[in-house]
Amino acid sequence: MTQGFGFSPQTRLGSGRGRTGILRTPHGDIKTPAFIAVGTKATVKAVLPECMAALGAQALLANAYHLYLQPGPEIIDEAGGLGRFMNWPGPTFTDSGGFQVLSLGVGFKKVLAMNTAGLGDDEVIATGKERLAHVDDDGVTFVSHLNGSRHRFTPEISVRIQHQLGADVIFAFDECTTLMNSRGYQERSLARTHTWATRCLAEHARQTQARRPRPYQALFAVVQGAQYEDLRRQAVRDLLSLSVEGRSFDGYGIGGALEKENLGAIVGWVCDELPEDKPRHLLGIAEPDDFFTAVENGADTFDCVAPSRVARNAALYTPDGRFNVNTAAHRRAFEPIDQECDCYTCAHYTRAYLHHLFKAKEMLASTLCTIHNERFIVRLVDDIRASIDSGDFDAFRAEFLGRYYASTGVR
RNA sequence: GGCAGGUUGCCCGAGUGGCCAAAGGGAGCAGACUGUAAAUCUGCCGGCUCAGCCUACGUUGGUUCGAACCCAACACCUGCCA
Repeated sequence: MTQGFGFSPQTRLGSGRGRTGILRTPHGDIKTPAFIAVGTKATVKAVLPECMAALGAQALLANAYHLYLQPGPEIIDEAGGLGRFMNWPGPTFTDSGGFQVLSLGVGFKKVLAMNTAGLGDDEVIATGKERLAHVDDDGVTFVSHLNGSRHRFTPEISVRIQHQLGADVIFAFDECTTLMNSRGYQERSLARTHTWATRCLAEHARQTQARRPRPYQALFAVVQGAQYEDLRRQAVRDLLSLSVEGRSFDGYGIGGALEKENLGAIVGWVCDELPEDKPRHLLGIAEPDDFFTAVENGADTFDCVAPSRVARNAALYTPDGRFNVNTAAHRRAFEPIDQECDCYTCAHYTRAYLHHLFKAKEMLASTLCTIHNERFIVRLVDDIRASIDSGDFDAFRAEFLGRYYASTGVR
């Protein structure tokens, strides 16, 4: 363990890779498996940090690219770090901006999951005309989506920014590819991501040294390799072989192109190769069935924009599936979103009211619905953790998923 | 009372002889969203026995092979002048 950071596996799930654990950070412990709520620009959109704490969120994840553009990392540094700046006393994570290489680049408004059969060994299939990001071996050039100004991210710059932001867990700068990329491109990209990981580790060591005695920030590498088992496994081995001044990565992120059907296999390959005592964060995943699959295969933490984004668009989770409250069926539904839910919204408001708020375009709709969805997802992962401890994981999964996917949504 | 302009589908609003069941918005209805360029995006949106037909652009009548579009009268509405 390093200066307030560490991971201790607790209960093992059967004889497989899954487990519960405790992730220690300078700003508090995280019981895993855990859902890390996303607050890209240093705020979970529409919700107060106090509410996030009240609904059980253990940690928040923000984004280096977005905060670099606005307000700028030096301001957050001066403010005393991300947590202080946004009034979140608990653990924080920042993503490196690697995902933006994709989302602002070739992946903009594109479906990440696509059939790659028949594709040649060329670079990219997507024809993103007005890409805002261009990758080369040294880094990425961005055009700001805010004002069109040009910026450059390299592994060193991303790590430096993330040190200024001061999150407890930071991620190595990686290239997030899509399933539209050919195998050849995936290989070249992986080599690049690996080189970048090396540079991130070195810069991390420099920053950690230079910024003493600040609280230790943990650096997680990101495992890429798309849907290819050999690439995924090799990626992990390569990352495990890296060390700078005797230090290696504090944890590992699993990212990139994932088809839902491959999720379990991919997480499994990666976790197979990883040591037990390092935490594994699965990036950007939050559908109920995905949690079970990923946890079973060894993932410890998750982050995802889905609960909040979807809530702002009127989609709500219930034990009986997801539905949209803005549909006419809820105009007179004077009942909570979910009778069984213990969230603030369900305790005080009806579907009819939320329906009205959406129709009236009132921003409280976003707030109340985000509270519910975040609570639902946080609790689901909490329940999964509890089921591992009690030995009821399989039963809980069968019960939960059976009910969740039984109906098509509206009940 | 005079002069001028206007009346289009639930609402606003383009269209000025055939390519018009009629652009665009909005509303309505439904759907999507997985490391947030997302309070965003997509589809539907007159009716029917639906590759066709019917009903529709203030009302009535006319011109024309053919009219939301041209002409006449009428009815409302809006500006300006008295």
